[in-house]
Amino acid sequence: MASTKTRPAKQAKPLSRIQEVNRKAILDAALEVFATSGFRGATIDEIATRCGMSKPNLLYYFKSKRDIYQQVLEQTLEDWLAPFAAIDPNADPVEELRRYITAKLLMSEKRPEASKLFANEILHGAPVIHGFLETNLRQLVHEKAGVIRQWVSEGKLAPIDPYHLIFTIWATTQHYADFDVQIRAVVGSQAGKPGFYEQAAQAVLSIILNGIRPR
Amino acid sequence: MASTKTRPAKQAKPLSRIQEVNRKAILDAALEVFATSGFRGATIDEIATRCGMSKPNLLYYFKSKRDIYQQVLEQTLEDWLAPFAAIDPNADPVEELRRYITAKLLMSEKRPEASKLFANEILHGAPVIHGFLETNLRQLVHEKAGVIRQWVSEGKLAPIDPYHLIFTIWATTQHYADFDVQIRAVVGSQAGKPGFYEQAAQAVLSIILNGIRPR
DNA sequence: GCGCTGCTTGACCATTTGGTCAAAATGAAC
DNA sequence: GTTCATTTTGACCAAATGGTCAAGCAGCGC
Repeated sequence: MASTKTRPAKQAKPLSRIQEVNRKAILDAALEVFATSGFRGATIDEIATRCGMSKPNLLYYFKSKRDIYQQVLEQTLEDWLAPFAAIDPNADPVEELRRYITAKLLMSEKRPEASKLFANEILHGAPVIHGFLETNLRQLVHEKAGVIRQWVSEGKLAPIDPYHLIFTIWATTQHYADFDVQIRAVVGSQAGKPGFYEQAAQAVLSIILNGIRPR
Repeated sequence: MASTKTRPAKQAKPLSRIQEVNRKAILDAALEVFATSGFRGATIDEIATRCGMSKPNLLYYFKSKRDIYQQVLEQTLEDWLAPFAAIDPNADPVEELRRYITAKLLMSEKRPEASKLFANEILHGAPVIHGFLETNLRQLVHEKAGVIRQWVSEGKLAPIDPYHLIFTIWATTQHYADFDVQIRAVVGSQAGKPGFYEQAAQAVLSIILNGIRPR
């Protein structure tokens, strides 16, 4: 994970109470704004308004717009990848993937901003987290691909390329957050109703799990 | 499809040869720029430079940045949905969906800008094509969902919610265009190699088709 | 060449917006 | 209440950028 604590060449003071509160308020507001407007579309003013502060005050806590953006990304990244990192090689493959897909769909429902934030970042070439993708994420995916490959070789899954399976899961689950506007436009009011995500989960699980069950 | 021809209250002149050439050059350049930078991130200057024109000249052909954007979207939309619209109710379901998925993956490989353009538009709330989504696209999806539902009721596909199947196909195939940077970062140099998309197609087809085959 | 229409652009304007700064307000320690 | 560090902000700056306009240029019919 990118280092939030070890700031180079700057003894980080203990972070006063008010600093902690304000920084968090800013980052929360920034997540919303960056997710809906993208980096270029977002303005410091809007983030400031959103958390009841003045623009110069934001820049008292963060040295630039980019700095805010980067910290929001880094802060969210860990949560976002947690369920993926938690995939357990020793669990039952189909059940474990069911758990993972369900968890991701739940995150798409509950925290679509996080998904949109990353989607936007990557869509525009991942200028900020490119390094992370090439190192940490790459390593993590490599590891989990090994787990899946192992499952396949043990006959617990149908023969499938592990990387593309992972991409397929990411794509389908995040789609419900990133493209929610389109989904809502297409299916209408049902998209907001309580059972909609359960229905989505059922369908996605049905397709993917039956698609990779050993046969 | 949004009307490009029937401009209200303005007799469209025949469009001189040079106009036709220049408009096309602008729209081509604009597609690239909007796809990589998004609407807010794109600048008229960059589009102008990209097609060797001056900024005021662009605004001679299009009345505003927004106008260019809208026309690029509308122009690309038709091509983008063509393979979906072409889904044939009378063909063999599995083969027809194989064809459709393959076609979409090919488009993601050959014209990722188009995919990114839409992804960006929708991610930001579809301000321009929202109306289209709610009418034309909705109608089209409704129609094709009927086809799939029919296939299911005939026992030619496993019981599956047609809407979520469509979303799953869209998500997985477009993912390879929209998130290509991430994919490249994760799998490394292989992503560029010739066989990569064939490999992706094989995996995606394997998962989805086996996931919906009648059982 | 003349004149006309359509194409092109340098110079310019107004707005937005990231970022600075000095001064004011606040709060904590004593 | 005095003092000092921390926090807050109004006013301001500079750069970027969408858009305008009047003047120039090019092609073409005559």
